[in-house]
Amino acid sequence: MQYQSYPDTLTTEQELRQIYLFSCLNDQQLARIKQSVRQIQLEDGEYLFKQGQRTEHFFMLKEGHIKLLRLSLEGAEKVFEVILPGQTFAEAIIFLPKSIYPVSAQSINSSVLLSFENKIFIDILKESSATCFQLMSYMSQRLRMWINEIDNLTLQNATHRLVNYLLYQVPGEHSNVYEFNFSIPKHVIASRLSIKPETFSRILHRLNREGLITVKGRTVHIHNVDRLRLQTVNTDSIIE
Amino acid sequence: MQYQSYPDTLTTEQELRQIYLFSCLNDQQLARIKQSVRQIQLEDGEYLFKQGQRTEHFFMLKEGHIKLLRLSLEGAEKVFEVILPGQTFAEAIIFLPKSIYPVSAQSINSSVLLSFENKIFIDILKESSATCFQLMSYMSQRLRMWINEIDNLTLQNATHRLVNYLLYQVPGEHSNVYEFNFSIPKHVIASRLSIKPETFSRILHRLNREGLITVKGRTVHIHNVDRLRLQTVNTDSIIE
DNA sequence: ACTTTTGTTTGATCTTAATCAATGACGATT
DNA sequence: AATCGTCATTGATTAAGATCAAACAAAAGT
Repeated sequence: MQYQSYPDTLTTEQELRQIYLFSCLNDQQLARIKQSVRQIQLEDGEYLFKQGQRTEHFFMLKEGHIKLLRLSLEGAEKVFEVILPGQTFAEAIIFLPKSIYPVSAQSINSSVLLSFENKIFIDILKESSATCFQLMSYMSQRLRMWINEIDNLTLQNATHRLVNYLLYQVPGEHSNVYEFNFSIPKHVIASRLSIKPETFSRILHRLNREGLITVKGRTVHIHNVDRLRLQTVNTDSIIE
Repeated sequence: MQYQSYPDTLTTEQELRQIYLFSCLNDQQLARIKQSVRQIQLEDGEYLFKQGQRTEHFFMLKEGHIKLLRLSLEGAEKVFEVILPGQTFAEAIIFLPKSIYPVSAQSINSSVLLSFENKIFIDILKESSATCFQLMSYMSQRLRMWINEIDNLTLQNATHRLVNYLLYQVPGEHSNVYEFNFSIPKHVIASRLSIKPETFSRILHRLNREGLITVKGRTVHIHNVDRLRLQTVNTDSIIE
């Protein structure tokens, strides 16, 4: 893990301002954040933190990918989430005094992050009701996300989860063909979806055979987004 | 669903003060809450709200049990959580404007609840940084809870989940024998643990055969808590 | 270019828990 | 006490996905 002091340029301010959680801060508050910022470089496979460690920082990913995971006693790995560039993470679990990270964070490829001190951010939260509300609404969304996640795991089967994942990659406007690349290895996506790599591969194969998609390496070509959508359920917003 | 106006007695204030989220409010703020409180009576099986409905209230359960659930398209029911007396619920999802309940809430047995208006509580949150922090720390805990839930679903098997549930019923100090009653039907617990009733029954039977527990009706007798603990993993606080 | 490592696919087999079906137990109602 | 409905248990069978094993492909190191 390579720490770098953070260059004091105009771009700095702009970069911090773009972060959702900091968008309501005044100049003085932002200056305090800025002063505690450190930039971190991670190699492929390197850990940022491990489950059970004290939480003293939260992070914003600038480049690369971070997977949040847990290991079972038998050594099985479950990926809970894959962080993409632009996202902040580990900021929602800082409220229990002496709290610990509930998951480990490991770099996929090499990554660049900014790290922020919890203590300083909490002090600012005490002054900024607007920022409290931003954080609360963010936490709200995440609570909802986990509920959908459990829905997927318990009421949906492996194919549904995988199709859901594929559809999640498609921007809203497309309804016909769409092509994208997996930005991370397939076995990581598989673990994220709680599917074994072998099963993951077989499901893709079957969707191919059914004429819904074509997969070549990391490239996925969806022949008809709407038809693929028929394979799943919109898990949110069901009345009755 | 039977609405009742809320009696204006001294007990009222005390009852509201005991609610964790209201413990930091001043008299004037509590009075505003009090004015919007309604008491609700639910029959066995009656719904308090359904998934997809607009969230305008949150609740505190006084008596009975409430299950939070989702239905799959095929009609399968998944219980996400069982609310016990004293708990507040549906308060963490009110921050998205025009937000909707992510689950349905149905009464087990008959229940008595207090309902509070989101709008009024949000106004108070804007004034009370302390209450914001209470809510945020509450949401933090719940986020962690869902992560543990997914750990249980993906890294643990049905027996582990059931043993975890049994151990969760045991207050900390006991390490030898302990006896308790299931307060809700077994099939609800089964769904809560994502296990079919048949499998649930078979696992209890097996634990019995292994000399770990004795089950008679709703009564569970654990012969040796520590020995039962060996069957599982403490999912939280694992470093390395 | 060749070797090694890592990741992916394919086939055969196994395991866990679900499903299907029937019976039994219990509580509530009459 | 008899009946009904709900809930729980038990047995037989099935199915989804995991595991094991091997081949294959692609990337990385030498």
